[in-house]
Amino acid sequence: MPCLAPVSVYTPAEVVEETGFSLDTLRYYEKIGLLEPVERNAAGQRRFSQEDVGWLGTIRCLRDTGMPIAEMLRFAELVRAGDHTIADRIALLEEHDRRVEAQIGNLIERKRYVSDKISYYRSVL
Amino acid sequence: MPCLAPVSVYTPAEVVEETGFSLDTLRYYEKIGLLEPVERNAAGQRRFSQEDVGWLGTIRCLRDTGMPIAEMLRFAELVRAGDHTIADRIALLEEHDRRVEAQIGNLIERKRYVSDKISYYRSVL
DNA sequence: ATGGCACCTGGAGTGGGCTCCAGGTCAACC
DNA sequence: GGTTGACCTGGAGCCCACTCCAGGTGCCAT
Repeated sequence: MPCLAPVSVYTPAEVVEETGFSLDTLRYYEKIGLLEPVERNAAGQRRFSQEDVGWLGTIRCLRDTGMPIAEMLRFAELVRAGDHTIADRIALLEEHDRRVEAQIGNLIERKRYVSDKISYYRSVL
Repeated sequence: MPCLAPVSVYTPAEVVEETGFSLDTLRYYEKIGLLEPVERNAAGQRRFSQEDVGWLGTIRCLRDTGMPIAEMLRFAELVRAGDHTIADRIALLEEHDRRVEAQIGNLIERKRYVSDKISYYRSVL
């Protein structure tokens, strides 16, 4: 009976490369519980699973859209708590989604002001 | 000979109202030189000019589009230095404009991910 | 004249999110 | 067997942008 295909595993350096988070940030995320305790090799060094890397992708996305860490923690807890929290997760993400929407709108509006200012300055030159 | 129409002047509370900055923030901005020293009445209380309020509008816009204070300070210095800095101001604002553009693009892309996640969760329910 | 309120100052404190450091372990290559 | 180099830990430090505080002044209404 063939054993299972080896689960792909990432060294810290690889995860830094893939996710764009610094090694210190990865350790920090683990420390605060945003990342579940990461597997270790015999020497105690981290070996991230595919799942870890996927979750970090989600984190990256939520971070980049401005979700505070406290809220990502809440989301992480919901994910860990199992399937019965899916409605809550939807609610959380929907609210975030609305905020992102508003943020985009705001940014577009403000950007127009900046562009107008540039045009004005150009007309003065 | 009629005197000039009274220049409109704003109390701190009015400026807080108009700009959405807190009083502490206004004082802080003055302290660090983002705002030029504000006029005072006999009792030493601030009386903001129309110009101050206008400038605060610009600050608001740059802040809300994510410009760091250090860069706003640079912009403020250019404005104060006079008309020969207009090309520099354009350069500064153009770079900021590009960053805002990128930020909007990024946000839109990330938002799609969030929306997809929501849809996925909904399909699971 | 007394209370309340809006404001003043200098300086300390806060919160978020990392980032850096000293001192140490292991594995691998020369 | 010695030196890199990637990684480890706990804890301190940093940066940004405010925000709060104590103690005080001046004006206005009751």
